[in-house]
Amino acid sequence: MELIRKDREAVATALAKRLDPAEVAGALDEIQQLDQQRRSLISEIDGERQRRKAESRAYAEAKRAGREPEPVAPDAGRRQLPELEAALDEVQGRLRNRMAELPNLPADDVVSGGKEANRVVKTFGEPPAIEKVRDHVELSRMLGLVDHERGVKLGGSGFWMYTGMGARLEWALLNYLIERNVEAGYEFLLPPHLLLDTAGFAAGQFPKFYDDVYHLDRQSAPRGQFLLPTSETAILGAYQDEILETAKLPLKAFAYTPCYRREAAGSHSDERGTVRGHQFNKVEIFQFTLPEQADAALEEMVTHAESLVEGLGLHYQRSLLAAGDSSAAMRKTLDIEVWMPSTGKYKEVSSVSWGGDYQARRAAIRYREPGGKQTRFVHTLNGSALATSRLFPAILEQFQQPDGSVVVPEVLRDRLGTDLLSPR
RNA sequence: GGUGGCGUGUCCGAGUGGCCUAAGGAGCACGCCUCGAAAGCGUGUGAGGGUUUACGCCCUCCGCGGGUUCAAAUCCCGCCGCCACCGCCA
Repeated sequence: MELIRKDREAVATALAKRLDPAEVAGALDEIQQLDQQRRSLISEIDGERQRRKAESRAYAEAKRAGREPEPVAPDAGRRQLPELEAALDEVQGRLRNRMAELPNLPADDVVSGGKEANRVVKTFGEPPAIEKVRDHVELSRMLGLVDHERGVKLGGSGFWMYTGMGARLEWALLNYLIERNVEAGYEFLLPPHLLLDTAGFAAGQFPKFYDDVYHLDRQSAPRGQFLLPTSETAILGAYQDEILETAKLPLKAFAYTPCYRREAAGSHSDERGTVRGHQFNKVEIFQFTLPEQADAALEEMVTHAESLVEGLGLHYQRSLLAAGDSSAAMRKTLDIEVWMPSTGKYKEVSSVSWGGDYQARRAAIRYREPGGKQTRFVHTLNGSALATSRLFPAILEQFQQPDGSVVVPEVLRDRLGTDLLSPR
């Protein structure tokens, strides 16, 4: 808000990377007008309250002195107070809603435009040479790793069940990721999977993505709870309304949870198998930092996430997302995309973002200015490290052999007890 | 889920309608004292918001939300949380 008051131009320009300029101007006008109203109402209310307190005190003193106090007559100003307060509530509510609808400001080096404007900024490894490419769905079937039929039988379309060595591969991947994140200095959290709506709002996922997550009905959850779409929501929500100790920043945490999403069930050829579903496993890293630490933290997180992919020996690329293709809550997003031989495309296994103070404002997560007593909002950064439902098919496809067997990445061999998955 | 007790500042803890503009203590910070430290003494010590060039002034917050009253930490109602016991349960 202060930013809009002080430098409306900059806000408008940055937002125009995401929204239509006319729309931005309209929204900002309305916000500034509401802000004006809010402040004048507050002044009025404060003045009235002050008067009222003085009257009460005079009454008390008179009584103490033994005099019969003059009754305080309800006058016009006094009667107005409840009305003013109601008006203020109304204005503040509207202001909050308008503000909540604004997306975050894209960073300076983020360009406008959609997916087509994304830029590949780094590549690791080479696409493996494979003579006759089998896709991961076929490989999974041959190796008995994923049972889609029974998954659907259990959960409906959009669900699968890992079986046998597939379950062990998935679990081995998760353990590999967990260990590496711990080594990188992140604290391991296992949060609830069911969160209150307030947590969804703080993360900036509500109100916009309200319909993309699973909500419990009011009968069983009167307070409003939903299944988390990513553990980012939980990590952020965990620190809601807190003032973090400045000395402990950057605060690094990670969590493993399944992610539950009501994705439009696309049966595109490049989203088959475990690539897109209503439930998938993801390990999420998160940092709360001082504003000046955020740049370095973003780079550290991307590099760390990449090292996880490299550790598995997978070929990938890093992309800087354009404003239109990145989440509205984020200022800058870098994707790590892994090579899928069957489609000849790269598929996101990690999305690392800098949120600025957008989420921290909503969640009221602050730190104390060193030396000063002023509190300021922290910056938040989050990133997948990593999504196993995407790694899994990439491993199968990139490491497949002519006979349909799959070479197990070295770091997983001990965990799986084998260096080769063979057709049964 | 049931019954009972409890929820006050960074922490402990007093406060049952009006000098509560929240006692007292601990912790922390700064200062004095000291060769240095401890002890002692003094001062300060939360959040959000409004207003102001600034010093400052003002408003709100005693788990949360309503109500009663000229006046609420204090009385009433609802909710949430914690503790204990009971029930149920991996």
